[in-house]
Amino acid sequence: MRMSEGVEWALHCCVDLSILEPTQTVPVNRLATLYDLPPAYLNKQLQALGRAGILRSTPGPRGGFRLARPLEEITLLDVVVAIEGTQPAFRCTNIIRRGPVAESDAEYGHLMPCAVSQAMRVAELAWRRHLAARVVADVRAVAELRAPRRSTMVREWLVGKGNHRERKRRPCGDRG
Amino acid sequence: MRMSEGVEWALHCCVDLSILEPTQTVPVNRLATLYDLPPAYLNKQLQALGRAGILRSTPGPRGGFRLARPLEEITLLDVVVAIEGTQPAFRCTNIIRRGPVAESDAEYGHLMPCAVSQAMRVAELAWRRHLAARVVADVRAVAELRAPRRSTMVREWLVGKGNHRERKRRPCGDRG
DNA sequence: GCAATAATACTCGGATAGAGTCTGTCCGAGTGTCTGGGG
DNA sequence: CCCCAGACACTCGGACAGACTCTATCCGAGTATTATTGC
Repeated sequence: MRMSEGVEWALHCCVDLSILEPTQTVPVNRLATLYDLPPAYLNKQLQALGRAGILRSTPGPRGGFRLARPLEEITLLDVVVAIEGTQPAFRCTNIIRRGPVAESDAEYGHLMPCAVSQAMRVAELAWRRHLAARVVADVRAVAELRAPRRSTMVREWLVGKGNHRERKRRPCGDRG
Repeated sequence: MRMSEGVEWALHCCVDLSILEPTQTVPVNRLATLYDLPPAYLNKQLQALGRAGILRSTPGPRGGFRLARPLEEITLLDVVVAIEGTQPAFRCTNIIRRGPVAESDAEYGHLMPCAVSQAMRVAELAWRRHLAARVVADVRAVAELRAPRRSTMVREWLVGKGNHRERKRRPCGDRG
């Protein structure tokens, strides 16, 4: 059982986007460079976050991704569900309903899960409950306690490296 | 993220083996028939349980699998770990240590997990804690409350259908 | 009738293919920006 | 100088291959049973 790598990527990206102004967008290429990730694949993950209403994207030049709502309103579960989907890890295939001593529907209804399924689901629910109780802002707070200077460095790197075009903007006095 | 189907199979098989006498063995073929499962693949799963010390196997005729210890001493986590392995679902790939603003080792040591990894691991630990708090005997208790007659039916089916050979044993009076 | 022996059939156990999902990549649709020309 | 039109470059978005894990299967090693043979 392995969680998609995209969850880690998505969480870090959300934290970094929260450092900037709420209206500022960052193209996926910049985020990919920040973490040395394959840009197209990271784009795929951020698309999923967009579909889930966590990020909002704008096409065209000066476009990119930005948070759709404050970091305090994004739970870890929101991100996990956006990347992994809603299906639970443990999926009962109802083997108890098969074979020579199959549980008949008369004993109890179709929709009632078996004891095994119920126990596994309770444990998984505890996991999801923990994920839902933590917002990404908490993660950012811990991260800033760890490395206070990182926020500034990331912000400056994200906005500083030519987010507004410098292509044709020659240095002052170079205009001839 | 998807948990192996073998976990469901293994849990049901443990419950069923606990119905019989502790010394009685059941071949995998019988258990596979009981749930209409591929026998060789179920065998693979039960092998994993054997390696984990949950089941004990005996080869040869009259052989098969039996519980290695009472059902009260087998936690759900034991079974999950036996099938799925010990690695966590969320695996930090340390992307924060990469790229232009990578966290330097000087900030904090190599072994210290990042805030994202820590948060995810705490949630997963809660899940494992719940799994470790429930033993398979609890699951069996719930199952028997649900379908009280099933235990008897399963026991009779497991031991009754020629567990001792009837191949050459003709009916009484047929010998002459 | 009894014991020893060889054959037998049954069991697990690990090594070997196939399917599905996760990972990674590519190109196209859409949009804001920049350049050039005209009024 | 200001306005407009066209071309451009940049962005996301979904469609397309490759890698890895899960699923499923097969055959071999080992053992208790069973039939046979000799005493």
